[in-house]
Amino acid sequence: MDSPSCDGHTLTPHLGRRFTDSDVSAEAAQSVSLRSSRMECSLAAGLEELCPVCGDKVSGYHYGLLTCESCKGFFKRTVQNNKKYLCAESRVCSIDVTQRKRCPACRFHKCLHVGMRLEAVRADRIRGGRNKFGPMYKRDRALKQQRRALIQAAGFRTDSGPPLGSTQHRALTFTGDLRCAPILHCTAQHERISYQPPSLCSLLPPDSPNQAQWASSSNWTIKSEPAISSAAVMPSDQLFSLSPRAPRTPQLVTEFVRCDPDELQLQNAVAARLLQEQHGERHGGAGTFRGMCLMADQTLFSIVEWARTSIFFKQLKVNDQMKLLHSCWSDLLLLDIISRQVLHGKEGRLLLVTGQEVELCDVASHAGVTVAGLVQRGQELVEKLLLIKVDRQELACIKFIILFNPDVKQLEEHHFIEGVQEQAEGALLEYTLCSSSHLHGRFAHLLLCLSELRSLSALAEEYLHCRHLGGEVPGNNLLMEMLHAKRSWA
DNA sequence: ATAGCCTTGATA
DNA sequence: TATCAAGGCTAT
Repeated sequence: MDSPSCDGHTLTPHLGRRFTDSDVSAEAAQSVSLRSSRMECSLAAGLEELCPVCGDKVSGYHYGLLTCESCKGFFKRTVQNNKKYLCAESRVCSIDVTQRKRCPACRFHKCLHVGMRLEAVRADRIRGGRNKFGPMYKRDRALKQQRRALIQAAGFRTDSGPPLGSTQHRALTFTGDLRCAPILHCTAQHERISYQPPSLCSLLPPDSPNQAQWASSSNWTIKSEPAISSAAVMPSDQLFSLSPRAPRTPQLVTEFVRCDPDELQLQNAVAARLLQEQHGERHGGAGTFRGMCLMADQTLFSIVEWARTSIFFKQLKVNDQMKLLHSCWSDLLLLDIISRQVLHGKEGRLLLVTGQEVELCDVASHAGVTVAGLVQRGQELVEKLLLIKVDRQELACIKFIILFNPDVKQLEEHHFIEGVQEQAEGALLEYTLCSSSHLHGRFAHLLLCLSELRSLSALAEEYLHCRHLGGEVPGNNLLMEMLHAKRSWA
């Protein structure tokens, strides 16, 4: 694997920047009266599942995963009859329970994207029996069961626990190990700033002798060998923070939040760096496509830096670190933008990583049909998250769930990575059950939003690749490395 | 064409 | 033998 641009770790010592996100596409915060029907659907408990395609009630495992009856039927009809659909819009239609009939093309695309399996539809149409996915379904059930047991073992009740929404806008606490280091490594030559973009490989530190050590400040133990269902196990007395300010917040959630960079410092760093990058260049302003690419590139640096200094990730070998980042960069990039709108954004405006604000109507009017569609769906996602009042704790968990993806191929430390993801999911589930007794199914709603986020980021990536083929994306940067890396081993 | 309900049959 | 994910049927 490995990026072809991996040429050593020479730039590693310089990388002390700490900030996060921004992006290429867009979305915005706009408080709109969302359909309340979905929120009202009485899910019996936080563990109830929603169809990852449309959000309807799940009826069982169908073609590889838990879906509703209608998407099961739709997928079957489409595959059996070899149907070809065409999207009348720009192939980025939003699919939910009320709109799923409107665009079969995008619905089928989403079916595939969330993981429905073509090969589970039988060519011979023979009924009954089981297929090869049986063991997979069983393992999935066992995992869900184990998470339930984990929560019960922690002795927590679903009908208790104060809401934590009040902490939503509290400033992040800085931690000592996030160094504030030189932002730029530019060499001025003949009035022009020449910046040598480091490759991802060089951003990540070389494997260090002590990397096998666990995070020094914590007691987390993720077993790297597969225990029962390879789940990571944490003693139940460590599950919740004892802090009086955040009662019954799982300690791991607190740890995840602590890894997040500070928004203000991030703004300053990215803005300063963009200024340097754009020096001497024309057509690089924030309003241009090229400007957006530069901003996305800078955000990627911050994401790499966040990952590099984060709990669990810093313990991985560089090869696995690179594989994980190559796999999920666009999800993290989009989540960064979405999070910014949800936590800090204003209605009708797009808040950039630099702190600048753009009118959403301006974005829509200047964009092509594809970008406008992406922006629209991004907005809808922001609205959904605002409606359920997602908070920083939950977003921090989601970042780790995205990063520690055990489905990435050829991971050396697969079991460890799987264990971390399970821990992160478990922590999020516990947190949602503790903090939102008023809203059943919050966890499932968050996972549904994650599914939508992944779907959107895949579309944005496709779009970016098209623009790249047209020679419109500035090259020789981290953004391009990511774009190529994923495609080279996908 | 959709989606809720029905029938089937290999596997645990 | 019970389970449950396949495919089938049919009112809308």
